Amino acid sequence: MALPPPPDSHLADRGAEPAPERIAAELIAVIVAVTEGAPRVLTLAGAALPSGPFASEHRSLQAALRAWVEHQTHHPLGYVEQLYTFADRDRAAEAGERVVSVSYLGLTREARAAAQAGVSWQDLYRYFPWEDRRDPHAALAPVLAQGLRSWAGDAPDAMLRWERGTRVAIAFGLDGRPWNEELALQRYETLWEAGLVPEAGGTAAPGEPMVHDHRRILATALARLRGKIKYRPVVFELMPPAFTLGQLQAAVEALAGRRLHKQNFRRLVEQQELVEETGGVTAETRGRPARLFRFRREVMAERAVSGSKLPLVR
Amino acid sequence: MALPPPPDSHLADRGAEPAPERIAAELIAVIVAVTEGAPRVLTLAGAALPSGPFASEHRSLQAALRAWVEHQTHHPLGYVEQLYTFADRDRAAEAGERVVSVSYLGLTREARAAAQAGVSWQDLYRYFPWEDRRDPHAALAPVLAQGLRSWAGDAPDAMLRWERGTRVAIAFGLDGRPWNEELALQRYETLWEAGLVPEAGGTAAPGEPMVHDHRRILATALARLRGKIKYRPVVFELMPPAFTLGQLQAAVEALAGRRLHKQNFRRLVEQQELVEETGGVTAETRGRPARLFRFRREVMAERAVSGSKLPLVR
DNA sequence: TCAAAAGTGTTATCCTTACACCCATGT
DNA sequence: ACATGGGTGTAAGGATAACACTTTTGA
Repeated sequence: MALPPPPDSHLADRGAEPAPERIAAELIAVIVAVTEGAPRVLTLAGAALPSGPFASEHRSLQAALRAWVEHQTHHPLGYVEQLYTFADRDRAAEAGERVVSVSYLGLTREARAAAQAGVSWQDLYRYFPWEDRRDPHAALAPVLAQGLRSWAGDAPDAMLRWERGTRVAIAFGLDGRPWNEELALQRYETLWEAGLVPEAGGTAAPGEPMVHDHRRILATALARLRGKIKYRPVVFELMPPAFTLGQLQAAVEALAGRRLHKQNFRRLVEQQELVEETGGVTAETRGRPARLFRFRREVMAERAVSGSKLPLVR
Repeated sequence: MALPPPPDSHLADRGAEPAPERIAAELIAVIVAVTEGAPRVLTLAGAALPSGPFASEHRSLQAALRAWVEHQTHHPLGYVEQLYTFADRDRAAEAGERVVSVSYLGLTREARAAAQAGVSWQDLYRYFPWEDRRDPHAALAPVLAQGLRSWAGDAPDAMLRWERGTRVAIAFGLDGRPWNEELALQRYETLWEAGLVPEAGGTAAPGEPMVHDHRRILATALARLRGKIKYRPVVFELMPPAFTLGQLQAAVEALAGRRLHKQNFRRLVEQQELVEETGGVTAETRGRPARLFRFRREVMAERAVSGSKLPLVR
């Protein structure tokens, strides 16, 4: 076992290259909550994601983000996960300035406490109406399907038409294919490429646009969260200390954008021993009062793997 | 559907903050190949991962990485995935200079063609001997288990002892728990915290160290790759155009660090229609000649989800 | 009394795991 | 002949998806 070589040995390949140029670093946060069955996201005036420069007095990127968000929202940030880092040239809007942007996903609960001016929670599906399939009567997809199909059909050659056609079918669950809620990012990117979203000059797609590529980052966060929720107990970061199984299911449904099968959802939660009874019951709204549960923090370590697939209805 | 506000509206919250300071951006690449059943990684003198400054003439981070690696290795980079971005203060070794490092995982095939001086392929398990469990007689874990258990037992209070104990048990598959190959990063981090790796001043853990935190980045890559291989057909990026099912299984085993069940592995590959016969057979080494297969590129689009769990032996 | 939500029991089906076995070739 | 790797059939077990039904409350 040899000792490591001197610290700068990894510079060996830099050869005749100039000294590294300096650029600006920025943090972009997607802060998600679920309030009364609605997925919510923290925005600036409803049109941008909170972002700020990375100041080097912070210990790490994540520490900087935590400090910044908790200052903004006066609420502790439960789960934090890095999403993606980009430095695309076409993002350099401000006078040719090159920026590296590091995006994060954070989960909290919506605080009623006063936030900074301009900071507001918004319904996430305001930006992606087609992603909410909880209401079977929504039937929003057909509208988009029209535009997408004509985009696929307008491709110059047969090969490209086939590629676009299958891509659209897979992403949007057409031609008898199942809807896959995890493909939120692919769907947004396809709509962009098809020129249907306002950011790309289109008008066909519904949904509020955002500044720069913020809606794309939001789609990345949604896709990531929908994937994660299946095999990691992250929903609990969004729940109050005590909750009913119905509320828990509603939260998962809000994020997944689809209905779940009640009994199977409950069995899943039970057999994985994710929750335990508090002993209390709800001050119910309608119907029979429900028992209250709390999350068993002990399982956090255990549930590193384990698959908690979504028991979808129908 | 409102038009987006002017591009700088997201700066609203910056208020009295100073102009963003400039920092250096760096790319770090983990380039993986599998050669004759051995997982390989591209290094500089066996002790560092290839890295270089991010020059802003590139279109994007990924474009910069691709160009740089292909120049180094004279081999196209098949699959590329961003791993993680960090800017930890304690990494700023060089004179207080703050650096943002963006790490990438790339998959290729090992080229015999001459690479740059100092660039060499190394067996990945040289850095993590405990991660290779293909040989059941290896029995390397017990050595580490000793050090880990005493670390857990040395904790000041009972609570911390319990936490460390379960953490060690889960990560290293002790106390009757199953080994989980995806926990490669947790294992390295635990060994670090326990002070068993040379980077943390220890001597108990085997395996070659690397400069800075490069071994940690390598562990991140290994964990990510082991997870991905189960539900995305990325192994094929590491295979030659034609291969036998035995070679394919050997490649997966090399990355997973464990043996797979032959029949079940084959059934899985077949029923997912991942491959098709080329018609040829191998110039075999020993035993019956095997049929050659090629990857069906068509499934790339389809296999966005689909679970191809590893059919583990025993 | 009825709507609405909570909560329970049971069955069919598929996927995973595992066992046991035969085939073709070089040494 | 036998060691070595290629290749196949089939049964047991567990998780998942789906069915139908009872209970408890407020309006």
